[in-house]
Amino acid sequence: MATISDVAALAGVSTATVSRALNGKSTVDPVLAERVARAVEQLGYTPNGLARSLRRRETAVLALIISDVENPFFTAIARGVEDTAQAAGYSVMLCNSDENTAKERRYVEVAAQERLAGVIMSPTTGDSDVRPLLAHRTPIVTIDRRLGSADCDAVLVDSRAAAREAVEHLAAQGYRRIGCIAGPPGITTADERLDGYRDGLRAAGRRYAAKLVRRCEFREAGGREAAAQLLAGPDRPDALLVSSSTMAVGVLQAMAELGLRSGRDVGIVSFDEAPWATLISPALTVVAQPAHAMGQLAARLLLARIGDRGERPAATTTLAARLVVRGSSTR
Amino acid sequence: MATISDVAALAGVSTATVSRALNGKSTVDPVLAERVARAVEQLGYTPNGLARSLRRRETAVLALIISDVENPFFTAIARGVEDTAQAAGYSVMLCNSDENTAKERRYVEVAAQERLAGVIMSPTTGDSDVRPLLAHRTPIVTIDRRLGSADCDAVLVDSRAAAREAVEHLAAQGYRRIGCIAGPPGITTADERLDGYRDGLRAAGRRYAAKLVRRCEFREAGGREAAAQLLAGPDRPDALLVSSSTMAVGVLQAMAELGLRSGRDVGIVSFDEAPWATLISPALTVVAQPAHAMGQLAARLLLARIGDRGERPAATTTLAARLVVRGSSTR
DNA sequence: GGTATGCAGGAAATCGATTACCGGCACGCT
DNA sequence: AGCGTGCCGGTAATCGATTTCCTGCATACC
Repeated sequence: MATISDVAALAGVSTATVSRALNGKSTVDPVLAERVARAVEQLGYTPNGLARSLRRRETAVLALIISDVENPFFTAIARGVEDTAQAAGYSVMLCNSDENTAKERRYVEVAAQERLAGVIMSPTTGDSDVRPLLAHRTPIVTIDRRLGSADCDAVLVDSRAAAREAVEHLAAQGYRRIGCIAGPPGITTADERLDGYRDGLRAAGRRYAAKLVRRCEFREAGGREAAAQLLAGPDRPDALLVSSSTMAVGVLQAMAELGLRSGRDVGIVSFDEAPWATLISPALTVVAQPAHAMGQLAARLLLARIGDRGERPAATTTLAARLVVRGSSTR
Repeated sequence: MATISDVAALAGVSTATVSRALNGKSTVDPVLAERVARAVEQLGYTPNGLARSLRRRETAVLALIISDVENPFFTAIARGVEDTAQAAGYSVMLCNSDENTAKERRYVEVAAQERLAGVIMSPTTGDSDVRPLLAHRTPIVTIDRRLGSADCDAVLVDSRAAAREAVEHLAAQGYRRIGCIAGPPGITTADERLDGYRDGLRAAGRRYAAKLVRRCEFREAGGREAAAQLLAGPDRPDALLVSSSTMAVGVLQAMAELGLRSGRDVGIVSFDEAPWATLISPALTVVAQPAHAMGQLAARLLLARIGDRGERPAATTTLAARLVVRGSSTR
């Protein structure tokens, strides 16, 4: 492979001049610049990004650490991040932590080692270990979930209020035994949605009953099992608040197997908008989160931090979710 | 940040010894190794991956260039790639080309500049420009689509045969005017599925009619518009082969608006399995592609190429798709 | 004409690791 | 005892760029 020295030799100038010509930092005699350009062309020279980053002590790559690349909510975030990062000349390394603390930890280490410019993450637990990043003063923005172990910018959704609103809606529709399928303990959104669920019950004058609640992974299989258990029992819930669209798929499958129809038999509200929400019958009522906007915002915040190296205090931005009422939550 | 020299100084040894101790390449006196370990611990030292990669002339990062992170087919691929890459100690840089030649080109350049270990891509066009990668002898594996402009490993699905089978199935079910919603010209899978559609018509003794075919982007909006056009006309198709699940969402929306029921009014077969396929009524007949396995295989092939630097000739692996018949294609 | 000023471009240091090479020491063999 | 062998670890070269520092030349001003 051609190096900058090869280019310099062919153009009959020093490497310093080649570098200056290519980066346009300082003025270079047009004649020399032209010779350099020709040499670059002729050799098919591509600058070595590693050498550049090493010297400059900076890279143009961000990491995005999420827990499930197959979850549309996270891919919408990824899309938002990628869009704004790309527009600013940054690339994105997408890391799938799989809700696994060890994998997450490994990615945090990689991000630190590769001296990535910044990290956007939705932490697996509130106290995920990000010390390697802190040691390098790598900016971090958390998205969707909080991080208790470090003080950094966060882009969140007011899950608690949204869950409460959803439950109040179900109660207003006349559902009496409202259950909840929540995510695993320790994940901040899972806990907050459960809190919101209780808020909603209280506001509607209903009593909280542990047997109407199940906690499981944010996955189809988890939702399916949880719903099967809840709906098979003798005094089954007549409505469910489901914490993600991936779970909702499982819940709806379980209902189909039991011959239960959403809306009429069991009112359903699920977090996350989904493309298929209006294709099923009745259509699915959802708590729509602004995932794409969250990704864009997180990326903008991160880029700002990368830019100003400054000591602005960490800020938390909380966006509102929107309850979209459809047939699955009305009788 | 602590560097290897700091560690060396604190441990009272040379940087060479620190490097050897950390990489275990050659034997180091256990006493010194212990001192090094302690110094590393004390300083919170993280090796600089850039410096290492520069010197070793290799990185442990792969690029995955796909056209739509929000398309479940591609995320399933991404998942497969990530799983096997991660198991082999590699990280994955996910690049969203958005079916945009310029963005794709930019990512190819970044991959070349950053000296990534290898690239897995589903090219936007058959003649996407990958010269920067070839110049560095960076291994490439294409996935889902072929690349005409370079000779490299490919992991494909026999789209043509699958499309043919789908059309024959529709014909066997008694559908008479079978239409097709195909992807944009130039994308190899789009063209192949259209070819397979014609094969199927021929095998079933039907005549090909251009007015039963629409080509559009692999997106919801494209499918919706195409379906609206096809189904609004006077002699509308009574069945459709749809080239992706993202398009299918749009198609089904258009049908709902027109008051058409799938199966009874219009037989539908769509490419790509989807979690919601069985939630709608009637359930959606699909051509299931082994996306996750494709990703795993592509990653394995790429890692093998990275390993043996050798000149094995490029190989194309073609996997079969599976027609999963459900209610949307039976009367 | 002499000195100050500015600017372009080259030589060499630098980023932070890995590794080729070499010196020194211990051990074994004759 | 003398010499060869092997191992351990230090010195310094190296990866390929950027950037500092400095030299030399041209222009300007007194």
